[in-house]
Amino acid sequence: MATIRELARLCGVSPATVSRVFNSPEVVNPKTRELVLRAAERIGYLPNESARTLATKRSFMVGLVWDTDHRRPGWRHPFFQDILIGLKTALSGRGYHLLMLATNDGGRPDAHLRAVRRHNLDGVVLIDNGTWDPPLRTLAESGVPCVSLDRPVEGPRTTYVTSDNVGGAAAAVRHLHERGRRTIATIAGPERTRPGAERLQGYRAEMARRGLPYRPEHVVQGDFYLAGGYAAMRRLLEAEERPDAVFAAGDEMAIGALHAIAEAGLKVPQDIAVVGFDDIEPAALVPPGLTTVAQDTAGFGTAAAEAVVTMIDGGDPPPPRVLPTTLVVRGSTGGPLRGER
Amino acid sequence: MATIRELARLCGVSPATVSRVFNSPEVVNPKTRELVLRAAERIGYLPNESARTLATKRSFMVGLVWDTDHRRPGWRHPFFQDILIGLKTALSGRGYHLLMLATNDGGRPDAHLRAVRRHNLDGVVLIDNGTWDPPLRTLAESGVPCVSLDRPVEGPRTTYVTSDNVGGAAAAVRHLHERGRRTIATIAGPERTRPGAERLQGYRAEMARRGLPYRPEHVVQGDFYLAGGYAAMRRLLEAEERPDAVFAAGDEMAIGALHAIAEAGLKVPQDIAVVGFDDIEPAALVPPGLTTVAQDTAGFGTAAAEAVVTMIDGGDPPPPRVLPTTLVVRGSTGGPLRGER
DNA sequence: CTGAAAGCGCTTACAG
DNA sequence: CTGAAAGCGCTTACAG
Repeated sequence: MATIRELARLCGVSPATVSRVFNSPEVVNPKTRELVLRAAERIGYLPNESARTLATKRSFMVGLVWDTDHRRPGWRHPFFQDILIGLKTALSGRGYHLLMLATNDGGRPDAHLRAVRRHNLDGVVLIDNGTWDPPLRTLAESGVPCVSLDRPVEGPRTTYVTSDNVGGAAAAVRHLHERGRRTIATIAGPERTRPGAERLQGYRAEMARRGLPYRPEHVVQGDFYLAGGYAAMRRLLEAEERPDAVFAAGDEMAIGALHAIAEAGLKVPQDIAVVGFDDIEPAALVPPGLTTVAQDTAGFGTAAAEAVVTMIDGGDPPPPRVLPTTLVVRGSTGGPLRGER
Repeated sequence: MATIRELARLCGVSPATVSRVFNSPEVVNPKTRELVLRAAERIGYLPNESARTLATKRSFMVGLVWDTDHRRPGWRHPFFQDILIGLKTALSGRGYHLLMLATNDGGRPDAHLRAVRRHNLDGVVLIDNGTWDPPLRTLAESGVPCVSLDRPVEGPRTTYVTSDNVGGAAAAVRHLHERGRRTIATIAGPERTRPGAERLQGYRAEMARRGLPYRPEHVVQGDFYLAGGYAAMRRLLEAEERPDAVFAAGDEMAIGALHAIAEAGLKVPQDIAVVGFDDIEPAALVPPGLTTVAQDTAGFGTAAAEAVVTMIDGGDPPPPRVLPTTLVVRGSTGGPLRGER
């Protein structure tokens, strides 16, 4: 591994000049610059990032805090993989790498912050893990640039990106209503989760807007999982007035509902139309195809990268970013009409 | 941010001693050690990893090469997320962080290796992306500890971990045969992919072992995706002798087959039993539940971490690790019998 | 068991 | 436009 000193000697210049060739090329004589660049290529010179970080206090690395601890080993964000692709791509386009933070610093309340400091991380992206424990809070309040996904954060240099849950839920209700459904029930997510609360809010708002009556017996709580959706649907089927449509605040719950409906000998969409939320992979694979509200998964990563880099570059925290959702119409509401997606 | 020098002065010892407290504690006087540790905690001293890496040439970081380039933005390993969890957990248990490598170093053939050198990465994990391009080859041949997932590698300090595809496919055939099926077709994956070839091999071996005739018309090529499975199943349904069972080398293909079967007015499992491979999320969600061969997803990550750390520690490359698979019986083959999983 | 010293490979005012 | 020098914060033979 050649060093800057060897490269400098080879070119008959000082290490300082070589350094400038890589860091502020515009300041060095074009001829010298070319000379150095060519020699660097020839001997395979590569700047040592540790030395650079030590000297500059910048690592060009962004930390990713994605909590999968012992208590919740199976926890998964519905489209973690897409977010990660978007994040990685956008970040590397801006010259940053992504460091996955291990979260086992003895369970200390400042675990994440310690990792950030040790490695001189320039910023951090947090993927919502449903809780908001001290390590996250400590990090957010530390002044390290910090962008959170799917949940608000408070701190001097923080912001977040989320989906338009309210609008997405409203679009689901609108779609059902436009397809002629009049008794639209909902299987809600847990109210303490932000998406759960917001999607319920969107449902209620749109129902009201369209003059559809709000019936408490048509609002059932689920847990975002299959079994919860199934159980909730069974309760809906026992309601005094059977709904002719259901908006489930998550695809797994929607698929659970599909099972309950089939079990009751009813047909989707003829007897009951169903709309989910998230557009997870199974949505397209489950018969008759689940109409659902898709989030802009890659956009999450890109938006997060943009926001964190803005703050790293000294900019003010950008306002929270709310990404638009898209209704994907499939068989569970009768399939796309001409011209529809 | 306190430095080792300040901490040393505070304790009335030399920086060398403080360094030893953190790096070879057994060599320093217990009293001094305690003193330093306590003071470190009090002033919040954190060793600077860049400085440490610069001095030692070890970063305690492992690179993750997971290619999602422009040509294949949507490419996904079936259980990327599980692998990542296992990898991260196992690695951080051993004191390593995971650096996601950006792969845009101008498309150079040594792109990955350059990143490894710049960052002094101690080792690398490669997730198979279906191709084996120069950047991967260059890396594997460089002498950097390197473990690959789901595909063999050649290089001085390399090894790989994979699933028992042959055994898993054989188990699928055995299961179908034991459930009374006699005409067992297969929807194979592309032969050029390793899992594709191995699963086909397992199918043929087990068919032969059980004295079941090999019929070319019952071996149809798929592409691991839904549409391919659907098309393949349609061809199987037109075969002279209609199969009473199908082993699909991937779950998406199996689900595609389910659709084709339903469309033909046939019942699963009554008319045709179906087994898939991978146990992706939809397998459990698609009616009537897809029997499938599950891989040890978390084990992948753990095994990879073990292997790479072994090599980092100077050990010889461990032999390739072949992880056992598990048959998960669901409705598409009649569901579990008593005592079965 | 401990310290002084040199070194890891870069960057960046400062001076010219 | 360029160089000499100091400094970033650690580690590690070497000597005691």
